[in-house]
Amino acid sequence: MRTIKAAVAESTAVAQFTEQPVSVGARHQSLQAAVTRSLRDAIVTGRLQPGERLRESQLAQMFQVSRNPVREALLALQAEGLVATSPRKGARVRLISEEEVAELIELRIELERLNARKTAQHGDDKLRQALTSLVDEGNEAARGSNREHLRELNDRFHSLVEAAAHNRYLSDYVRSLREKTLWLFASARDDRAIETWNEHAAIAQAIIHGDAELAALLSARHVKDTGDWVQAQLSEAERKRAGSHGSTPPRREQRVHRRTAP
Amino acid sequence: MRTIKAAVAESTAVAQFTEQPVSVGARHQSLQAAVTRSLRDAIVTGRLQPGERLRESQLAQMFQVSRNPVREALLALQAEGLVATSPRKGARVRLISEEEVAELIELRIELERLNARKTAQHGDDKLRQALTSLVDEGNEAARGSNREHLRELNDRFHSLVEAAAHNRYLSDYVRSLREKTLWLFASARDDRAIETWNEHAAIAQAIIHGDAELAALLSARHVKDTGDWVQAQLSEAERKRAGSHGSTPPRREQRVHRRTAP
DNA sequence: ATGTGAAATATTGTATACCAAATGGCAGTC
DNA sequence: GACTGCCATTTGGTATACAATATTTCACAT
Repeated sequence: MRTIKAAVAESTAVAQFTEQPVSVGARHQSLQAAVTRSLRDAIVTGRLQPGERLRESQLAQMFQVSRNPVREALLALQAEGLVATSPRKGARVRLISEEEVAELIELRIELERLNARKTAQHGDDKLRQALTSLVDEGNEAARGSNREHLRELNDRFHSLVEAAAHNRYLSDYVRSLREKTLWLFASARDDRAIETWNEHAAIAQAIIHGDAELAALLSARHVKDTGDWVQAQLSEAERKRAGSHGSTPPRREQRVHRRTAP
Repeated sequence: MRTIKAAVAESTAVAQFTEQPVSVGARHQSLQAAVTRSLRDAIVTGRLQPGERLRESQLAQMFQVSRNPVREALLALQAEGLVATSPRKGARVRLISEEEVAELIELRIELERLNARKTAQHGDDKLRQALTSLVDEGNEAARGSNREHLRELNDRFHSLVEAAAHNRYLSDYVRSLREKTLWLFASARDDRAIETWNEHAAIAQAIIHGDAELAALLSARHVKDTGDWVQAQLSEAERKRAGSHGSTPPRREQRVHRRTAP
């Protein structure tokens, strides 16, 4: 594995020739930021399992940095809700209960509804044009069942729509919730790429036509369907885990310290 | 000023006698947390002005701790959106534009609307009872024009309603946005305590009666009115600042480094 | 075998010292 | 006044140390 430091150095060097003239300090990506990104990626893609312990010195060694950037990265991820820490016990990848997943999706439905409505209302020609070409490209990819490409287009659709609501708080929250939904899929998120695309295309059409209420309705329904699917997957995984006794490794190395209990 | 360390030690000692039997490590409040709280308080109450620079070593000396906890506190506050940092330039108290205030309030309207609706739908007897006694106490305080007490009751009202929606993401976001709105008031937030109380009491009544739509409507309107008032205050402050040339100290010591500009 | 408790070990939270890179001013020069 | 070179400050990061806790081990009793 290439070290974080090498990656930072390289990105800095590349930036030197591609970016606008900004101060060189601003170009430099801090190790903390690099570690944060690396860890976040490992968590949302499932390489780090929920409940897994995150030891500072172990991570420091893994990334070839000192403990400070790691501590700071863990703090940042805690603020994002991806890791949970308890005092003197350290950090773990956050464990989300099914109940919490339901709450997450419930709110995401409402925020995507708002976001779609606002986007359709505020939409300008530039957005409509971008969406139109995105839809064309996506339909093409859908005909070819090009899932990889579709996944990328799905992401681009979300980025476009999020930014177009012209409300940075709403955008931030929607993105944050969406990321957490993706996290729940972990690896298996290509499966629904085509269905997802079709729903996205319908929403895009509604936005292009300025039909705010339809865009809102379709968005909410889209998230609801996605959410139902995610919850079904989770339940199934849970059932499987419960079914095969013994062979399953413990998902979280949770051991209650006897002395602390009353 | 009492040191942070003394405060931490005391809170730990007090907790020893008031809390449930948990491990002693969990009782210990980290210096990082203490510094974070202290800084957050200084920012939202306006003791630290927007745009003000936050030097690590200066803060470390002020709180009598090393730079590490301070760095981590600044990072945490950055995640909360209270401070802004640029690489190699350090942290400043975040400066919120009027445009951003409008976006903040716009989203807060929608989330408070959602929250009130959900709370009215999910409300159980315990909540109704708590709200009823809160309303009685508040009306009493309002008759006596006890602003100090009313402010506390207003805060309690929000806490009650936020928690009752049974959606931790919604609760978190609503609380976060509300805190930022309070921040904009800074010191002068007792002024509207009585009007605020009356609006809260009406919302409480709607929740008690299970009238979700009325609760939602009143909540949205309440935030809208509060927001209009905040924005008016800000505009006025802006006008005043613009009017009195020379005498006003620079609100942000922002100096563009000539060499970085094209 | 199984549980218990004390000792051994590991980890976190914090401090300190130190360094390189970058920024922010300032004095001198054109 | 605008540029230039220089220097003090500040940040981001490393390394090391250490006390307070947590976790694991392991001998021992049941």
